[in-house]
Amino acid sequence: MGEEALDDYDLGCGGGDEERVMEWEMGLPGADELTPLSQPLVPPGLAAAFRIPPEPGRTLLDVHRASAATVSRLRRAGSSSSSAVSSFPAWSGGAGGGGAAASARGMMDEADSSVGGGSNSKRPRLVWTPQLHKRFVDVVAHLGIKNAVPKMIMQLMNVEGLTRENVASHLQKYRLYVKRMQGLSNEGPSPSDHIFASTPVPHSLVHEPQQVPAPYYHHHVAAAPMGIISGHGHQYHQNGYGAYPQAAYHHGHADK
DNA sequence: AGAACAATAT
DNA sequence: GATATTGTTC
Repeated sequence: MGEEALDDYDLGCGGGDEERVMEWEMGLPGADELTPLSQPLVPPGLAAAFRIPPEPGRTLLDVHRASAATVSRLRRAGSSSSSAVSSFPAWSGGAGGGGAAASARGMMDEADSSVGGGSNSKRPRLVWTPQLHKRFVDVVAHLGIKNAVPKMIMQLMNVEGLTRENVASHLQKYRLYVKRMQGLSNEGPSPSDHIFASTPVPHSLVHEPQQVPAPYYHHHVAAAPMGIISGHGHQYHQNGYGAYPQAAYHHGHADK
C-alpha cells in the first residue's frame, strides 16, 4: 500500500483551517536562519552600491501583524467553498504598488491583442535567493541525482509561481557546478559561485546513486507555500517578512 | 503531447 | 553572469 504519488500534498481536502495554519507554522525557519529585526535585510554596503533606499524599520509589532494577516488569509482560503490552493501572491508586483499580481501558474489568459504598446508586463525573472536555492538543493538531494528532474523538483519544492522552466534552467547550471566541483577534488567554491556557494553540495549528490525507484517515500512534506519575491530587470525588491518554510524533509537514511 | 536536456539568447 | 528561451531528442 502506499503507492501514492508524490503529488498529493495539497492540504486541505478536509477543510482544516487549523491544519493549514499548523503546516504553515511548522514550515517556518528557525530563529538562526532569520535575519534579526535589528539588522537590515540588505547589507548597508550593498544597499549603497545599488542605491537602495533605506528599509523601513520593522518592529516586533509589524511582524505580529504580518503573521496575523497570514493566518487569517490561510483560514479564509480554507473555509472558502472552493478549494483553490493559492494563498499568496507569488510575484510581488511593482515597486510602487502594484498590486494585482496575476495569478501564478496555471492560467494565463491572454492573448490577444493589445499589442501595441506593451502594456503587457512580462513575468519578472526569478531570483534564486539562498533560501530558494536551499530548498532546491534539499529536494535534489532527497531525490538523488538520477530522479531529480525539473518537474519533480518543482513539485516537491512547492513554491508558488515557480515554473518547470525556472527549475530546469537552474538545474542545468547546478549540474555543471556539481560536476566542476567534483573535478577539482578539494577546493572550496570559487567566490564567483555566489548562490551555489551558499549551500554546500550534499554528499548524496556526489557519491551514492541513491536508489529510489518508485514513489516510495511517504514523508509528510510540510511545505507551506513559499512565495517568490522578485524584482524587475535590475531592481531588487522588497522582501516581505521572510517567513519561508524550512524544508522539512527528513533526510536520513534508510530505506533501501 | 510533453518532459528532459543541451545549446543558445537576452 | 544569471535566467530565459529555443531546439532536439526521448
